[in-house]
Amino acid sequence: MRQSQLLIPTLKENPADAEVISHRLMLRSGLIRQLASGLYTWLPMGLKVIRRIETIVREELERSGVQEVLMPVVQPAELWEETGRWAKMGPELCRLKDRHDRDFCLGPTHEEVITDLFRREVQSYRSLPVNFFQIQTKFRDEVRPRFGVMRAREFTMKDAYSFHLDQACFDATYKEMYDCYSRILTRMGLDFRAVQADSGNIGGDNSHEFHVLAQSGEDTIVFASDGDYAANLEKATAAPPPARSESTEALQRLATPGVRTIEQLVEFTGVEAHRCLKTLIVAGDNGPVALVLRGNDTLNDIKAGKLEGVASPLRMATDAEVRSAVGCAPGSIGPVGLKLPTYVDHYAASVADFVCGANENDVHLTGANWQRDVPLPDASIVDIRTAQEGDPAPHGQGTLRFLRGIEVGHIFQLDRVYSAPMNAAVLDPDGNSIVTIMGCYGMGITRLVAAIIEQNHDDNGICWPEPLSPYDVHVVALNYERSESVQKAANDIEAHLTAAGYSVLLDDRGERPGVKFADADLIGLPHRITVGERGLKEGTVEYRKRTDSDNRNVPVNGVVECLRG
RNA sequence: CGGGGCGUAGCGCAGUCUGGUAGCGCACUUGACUGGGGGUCAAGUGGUCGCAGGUUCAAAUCCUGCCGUCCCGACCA
Repeated sequence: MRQSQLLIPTLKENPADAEVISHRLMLRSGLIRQLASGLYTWLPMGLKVIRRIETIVREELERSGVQEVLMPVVQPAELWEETGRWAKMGPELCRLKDRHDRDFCLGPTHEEVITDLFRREVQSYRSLPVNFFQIQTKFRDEVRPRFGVMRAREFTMKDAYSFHLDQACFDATYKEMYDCYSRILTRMGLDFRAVQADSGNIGGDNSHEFHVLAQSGEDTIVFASDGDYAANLEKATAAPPPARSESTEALQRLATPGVRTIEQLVEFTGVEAHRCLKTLIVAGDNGPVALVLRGNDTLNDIKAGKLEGVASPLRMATDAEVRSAVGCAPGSIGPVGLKLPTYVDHYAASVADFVCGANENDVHLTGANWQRDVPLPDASIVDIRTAQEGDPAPHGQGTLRFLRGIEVGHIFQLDRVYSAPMNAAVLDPDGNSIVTIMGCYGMGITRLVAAIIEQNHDDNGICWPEPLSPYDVHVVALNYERSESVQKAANDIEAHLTAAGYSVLLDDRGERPGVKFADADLIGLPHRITVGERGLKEGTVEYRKRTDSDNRNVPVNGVVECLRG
């Protein structure tokens, strides 16, 4: 392809609106242009990358026995009403009406549509298991689109859905998909981690996210220093704390005027934060609920939101609610004598002789102890703290370490959440109607483009991994327009490379060499062949890998061999 | 949705405080020179100053409202 004929609008300067490196480079190298917040046009080079990603994804999914379909973007409200999501989904579900005033939405996901397809077309256990995928546009009216295509409102997703008669069958497919995702990301040359994840409001223990490691990642992922434990921070848990030691202090009241925060309490009492317990009041299904944590811990609201009786999503009680429920202001609350349903974090439960609020303004208790001063039923001990770096890892696997990651894939068990209300059932061998178990497997195609760039760039631009590059080879012809020898040599090389199966971008523009080199680095094709009169006199051209810093002279007719070697 | 920025030529910005001819760099067009890491000179093209209303002899500039967009906190591929 002639570069002079391609729309590759490179930018010399960083666009003011782009913050993260991948977003900047995608704009600067002419991969995308923004249309509106969270909406992007993919230019020729960007689309090439998407196509190559899709090819890898397709090949591996088909290898895993998943069959491709394509469902509509626009979906009728009736299906969403069947599962209750028409009412449950907030404004992120973009709703619209057709000319007959019927309700539709832009699909943010396709569980309803695929389940509807399945129940209409599949009736026998003999057809199971079955797994469908599509690569298709999704629309989610995100609260805050950001970082370019990393979190866009309209984006391309590969989503797959499987149907099973029983759990064992599902487990096998889940494992297959886990391996499939690992193969896909490995083929792309990405440094990634599969981590245990929170499964959102779906439930079920089977849930893994696939994260591409990058500083700009929106998620914190936690892994064990000496083992294979890895989880999203939302889900991560530390090893249980050591058993509580014996109480040694007597319970005492302590006037603490003006002390509201743990920091102030530590300052005032001289007791370390991990022995000062904080009590948070959150909204519950039947009135407020108290949550007790160590002073040096922070609440994990995902974990807390799942507790029985606690409102989900989690909401902190207002000052007024706290006053009427506890009788004092936030800052002086404590578990002793508290007349509210109470959950105690397992680390807080392991503390003896602790300091806490006395449920009376400006008063705290010291030397407080579980069981002696306040009951601690086993059922109230839960894990609601956010794991900290350095915590002991579960199963004795060393300590917990943190990394940042970009979530590019998520696989999980849907169980019968959709199949039951929509009655996606088949007949088993005995003629019984069995509601199927479903699995769901997502991968963000357009987000992958950004993630790949986050991991493959340098100060000068993108460094495309070979399997994903928009073109394989960049032939940079210097003085192409005016030098017949350069023109002929460049054209010949392009022809030879093409015949050998390489895709070629030939820079035939009338730009000066400096401009061409700068653009070549920015665009970042993995291989660059520089054709100039200087070398041609010696019968050579120059080869340079994008990630190398030096050129290598190769004979004009030895370019294909050079790339193969 | 709460907090904070920003909207002036395709891109990056100055001008706004203190109202008075709409500017700079890059890009783009033409010509000349140049020709291996974003070159030089010359001449050009391109702007309802986000939108609407108001104040004023006069508004990019002051006032009001709205819109767009980005960043920081609750959702998700």
